[in-house]
Amino acid sequence: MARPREFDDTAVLDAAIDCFWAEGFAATSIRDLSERMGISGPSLYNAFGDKHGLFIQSIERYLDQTMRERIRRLEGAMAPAAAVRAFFAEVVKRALSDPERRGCFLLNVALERSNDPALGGSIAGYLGEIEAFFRRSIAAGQADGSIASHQSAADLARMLLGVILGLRVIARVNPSRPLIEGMARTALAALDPAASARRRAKEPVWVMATASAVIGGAWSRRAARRDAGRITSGARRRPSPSNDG
Amino acid sequence: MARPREFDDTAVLDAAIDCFWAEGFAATSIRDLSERMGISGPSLYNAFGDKHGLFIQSIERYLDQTMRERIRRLEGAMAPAAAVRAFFAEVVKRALSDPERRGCFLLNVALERSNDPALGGSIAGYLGEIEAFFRRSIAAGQADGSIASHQSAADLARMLLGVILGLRVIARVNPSRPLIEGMARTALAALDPAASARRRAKEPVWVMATASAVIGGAWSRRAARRDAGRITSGARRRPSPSNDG
DNA sequence: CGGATTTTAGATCGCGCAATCTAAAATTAT
DNA sequence: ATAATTTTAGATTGCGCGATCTAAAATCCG
Repeated sequence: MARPREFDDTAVLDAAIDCFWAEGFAATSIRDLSERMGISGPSLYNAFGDKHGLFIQSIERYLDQTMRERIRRLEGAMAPAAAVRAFFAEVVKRALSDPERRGCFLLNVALERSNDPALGGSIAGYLGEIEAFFRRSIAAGQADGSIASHQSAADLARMLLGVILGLRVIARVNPSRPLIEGMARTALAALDPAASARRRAKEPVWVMATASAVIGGAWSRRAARRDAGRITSGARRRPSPSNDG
Repeated sequence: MARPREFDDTAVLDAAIDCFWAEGFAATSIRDLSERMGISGPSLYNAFGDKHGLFIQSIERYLDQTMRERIRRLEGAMAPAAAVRAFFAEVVKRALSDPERRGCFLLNVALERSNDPALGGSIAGYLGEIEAFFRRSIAAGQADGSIASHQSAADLARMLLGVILGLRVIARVNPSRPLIEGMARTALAALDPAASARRRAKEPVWVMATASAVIGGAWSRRAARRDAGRITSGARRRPSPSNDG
């Protein structure tokens, strides 16, 4: 060793994550990174190789600090069904409190860099970690009766993975609470063990507290008739989309 | 009028869609567009204003030719429940036959350009058109009994919108047939009116033919025990994601 | 101290980009 | 014909980019 670093590696990595998260890989310039990270261009190259190397290391850090951290924390402390619902509740909360519309970093990376040879198939693996968490938890919940067994744990996990990702996509362009919460609530209803998916009162209180944001109220018969009326009258008109608020 | 155009506007627009679809807006250069469209740079600027104007017109054409066309075609010719299932079947088929991994153009645009002032909130509106198609169809299906009424048409539509989008995200990085079909099948199971979601034999034959790709086989009790075993043994180990093939 | 090694930062390089200039070619209207 | 108008394309412009060069500053080892 000779002259020591004047910056903390993980601190500047967090700054790089901020840049890549907000702007994407291509739209983030070395000058952007240099300014936000508080180090000069050559220091950046000396420490991380090049822009792409910095990007890869940013992704790795994000995964460990955010996605895997969440899975570890919830899976280690909660019953299986509660862990899955809490995971959804956290993602819904994040999606609805994102004024800068940055979305999910992993999702942004997945779409912008799906053909990045350095990422290869590893993005699929990262999403697979979420799916695997769902599958483990659902299988355990089915074993103890807290999750319905009408469908396989594998299929339920696949469906929940789809909803989680779709949820973050939509929240990026339309962060409407009824839309996002309705989406999550309806997907999670597939886990309900009771034949009637509408009564969930027998669950532990702390589940309600943690996941209450995504559970919401019961659907009424009045609403059913209103929805049906929308189409039976004025059949097949030009779509006038509802943006859910 | 004086000298006439030497090219067909819609034909070159289709070529532009190809470019933007494959590479995104930022990564597509005027030279790329000029070459693929078969016209020179100044002709492009003369006809479409600038790169961004061409992009906007490409999106409009894509929506009319692809997304809205599909909704019109299915909603006009099928029973409500069948239209929704056929919509999923078509999207699944597209997602699984995409060797270049281009994904869904609208979805790519939504994520890359979510803050584009010219697109404004209109992307939310485009996704809302899909949601509205789902909602209309589901409400009609609930009215005639072909779709379950346990959850509101609005919520079911929201959930299906999430799955459709999540499906295309995952297919982009992991186009695995079991994964994508399992995801779609499980989401669509929420529409099943019967208490037992596993028997669907009473549906019209043509529904099975159109949507068979996403329906698949019934889940077995053997698989249930296998899935449960995965977690009850070796509890809480480091995620070893399954990429579903 | 003094030689070796690493980090730092200003300046700079070549490149590809979106967009435009200039002017020739093709058409309609008179 | 000829004037007016639009489309066409080669050449070019200014800019921001990723990356590097040069050399000074800071530390460790003997």
